[in-house]
Amino acid sequence: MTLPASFYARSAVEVAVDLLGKVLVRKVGKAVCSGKIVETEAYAGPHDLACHASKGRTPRTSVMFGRPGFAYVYMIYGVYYCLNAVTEPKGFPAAVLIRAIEPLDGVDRMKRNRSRARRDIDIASGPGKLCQAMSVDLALNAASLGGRSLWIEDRNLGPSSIAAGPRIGVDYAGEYRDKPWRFFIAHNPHVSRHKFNSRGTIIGGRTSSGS
DNA sequence: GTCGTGATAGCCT
DNA sequence: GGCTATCACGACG
Repeated sequence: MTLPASFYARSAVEVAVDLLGKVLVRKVGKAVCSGKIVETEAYAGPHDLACHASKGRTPRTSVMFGRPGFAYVYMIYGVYYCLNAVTEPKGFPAAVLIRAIEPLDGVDRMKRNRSRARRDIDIASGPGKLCQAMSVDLALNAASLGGRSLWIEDRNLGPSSIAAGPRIGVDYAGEYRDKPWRFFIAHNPHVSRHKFNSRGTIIGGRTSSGS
């Protein structure tokens, strides 16, 4: 049910693709919120100039250098949080940014956490929105993705086709700027509403029985 | 619908 | 001191 650590002990690009369709679950007290992962980005390692770890190991990025299957949470623009899954074996810093989910359980609660969200597709269609909806903050940095308050389940949620495109907001990353390492479920309305959405190309599909 | 901009704080040079 | 893996809002039309 819950994805094992071995699932994450692979390249960030592989994990980013395979996380699409999986279910992110967050438990606060007795309340459970969940959603199908519909958009991810891979940050491939120290050579990837868009990856935070490319600037070396710092207190902030140290989680990425640790074991796979743990959460790397950081604050962005002084306002929002972003949730990542650490990938690759221990010692190789890489991660997958979880950018958007399609809400499944606890929709009312997530909507309350996102008072500005008028429609369901505004609840978690972006990395900052997702963390607001699911009450993810720095307290979850370095937490296991197979833990009691946060985990990712392998569920069969039907067939989908997968698209890839350039990552968002990494214009500074030189030759890595245009790497097509943003992945999303094609035509899913819960993908972040971004002008780059049109720049995706279908790279494959997945059946309901898994990858 | 699209476009431009301000908020805001921790990180790194 | 400059930058940032974002979001919401107001000004358009």
